[in-house]
Amino acid sequence: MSSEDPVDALLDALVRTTFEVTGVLTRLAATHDLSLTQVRVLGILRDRRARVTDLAAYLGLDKSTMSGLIDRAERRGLLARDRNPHDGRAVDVVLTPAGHALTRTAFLDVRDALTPTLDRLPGPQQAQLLDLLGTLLGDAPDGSDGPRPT
Amino acid sequence: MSSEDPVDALLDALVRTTFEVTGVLTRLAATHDLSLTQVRVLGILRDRRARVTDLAAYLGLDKSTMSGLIDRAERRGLLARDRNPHDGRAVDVVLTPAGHALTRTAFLDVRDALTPTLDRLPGPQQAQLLDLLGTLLGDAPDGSDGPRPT
DNA sequence: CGGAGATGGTGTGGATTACCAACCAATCCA
DNA sequence: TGGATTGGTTGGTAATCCACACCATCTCCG
Repeated sequence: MSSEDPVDALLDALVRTTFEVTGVLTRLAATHDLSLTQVRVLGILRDRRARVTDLAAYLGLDKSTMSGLIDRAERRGLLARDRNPHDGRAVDVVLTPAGHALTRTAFLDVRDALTPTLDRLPGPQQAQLLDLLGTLLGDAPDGSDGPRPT
Repeated sequence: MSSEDPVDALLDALVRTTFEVTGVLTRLAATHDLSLTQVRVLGILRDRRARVTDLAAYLGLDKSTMSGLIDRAERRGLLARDRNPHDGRAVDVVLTPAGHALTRTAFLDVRDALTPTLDRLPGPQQAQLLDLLGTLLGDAPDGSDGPRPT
């Protein structure tokens, strides 16, 4: 515990931070009756339309899972299916106005929820952290999770 | 996008890192036919026994959810229920030898999977990151997630 | 062309995860 | 002792997720 490999210590801190943030996001999402995955879908669609398969790829989910996820969100009026003009097979998914509204407030909530924690760091260290995380995400060789998976 | 509030940029990086790490962990867990939650349970039990309610509290889950989770893991021979010597109501959960073995290899996998990414940072910056994350986790006011929720 | 194969989505079935509410059993305390 | 609290389990329901089978639409090559 006290005499720990520094790599392990960093690993532990990273994983712990991950769980911490995930917990915050999950609780926040639940506030709006959303799952974390649904929030991610909304986040992706915030500023673009996307096809079902692309969404599934971004999130690392099966197509059929995406289909169901979209079904439920569509039933709630948060997003809509639209025919892709270039490919008759493809289905574009877009946010409805209600979806946009919910997405906006949800993201403000995230900001409000995490800012106090981030403010535990003085400004210069925030910049430092941003820089370090940027490097980690940089051109992460394994993931290629697609653009802005938030 | 390019002209983004610095706070938002950090928020984005933090959330993205979270999803990235979660993705890695989830895929790794799936390798061993485990869910991320199950891995977390194993991680908690790595070096101690714990009662059902405590586990649920650590993970932010309902007692009944924990009960089912334990059921399935027990059926797989990964852990066992044991009577708590001090409280007749309580049920202690402990890893079986098989559970310990699986936990060990799973954690080596995590190490192997994340180390290359961490090595994108030179040593001193790793120390810096550890320090920054430590501050964030520090005495995080909102969560109080319990000891070593990994 | 035209048909074989690839690609995009949907639907079904089953396991897991998760919640809530209801319920026993053991403990606490007044 | 007896009521309230705490610890776990059970049952019911919904969401999530995968694997598999299936249909529709491309794509490409012969």
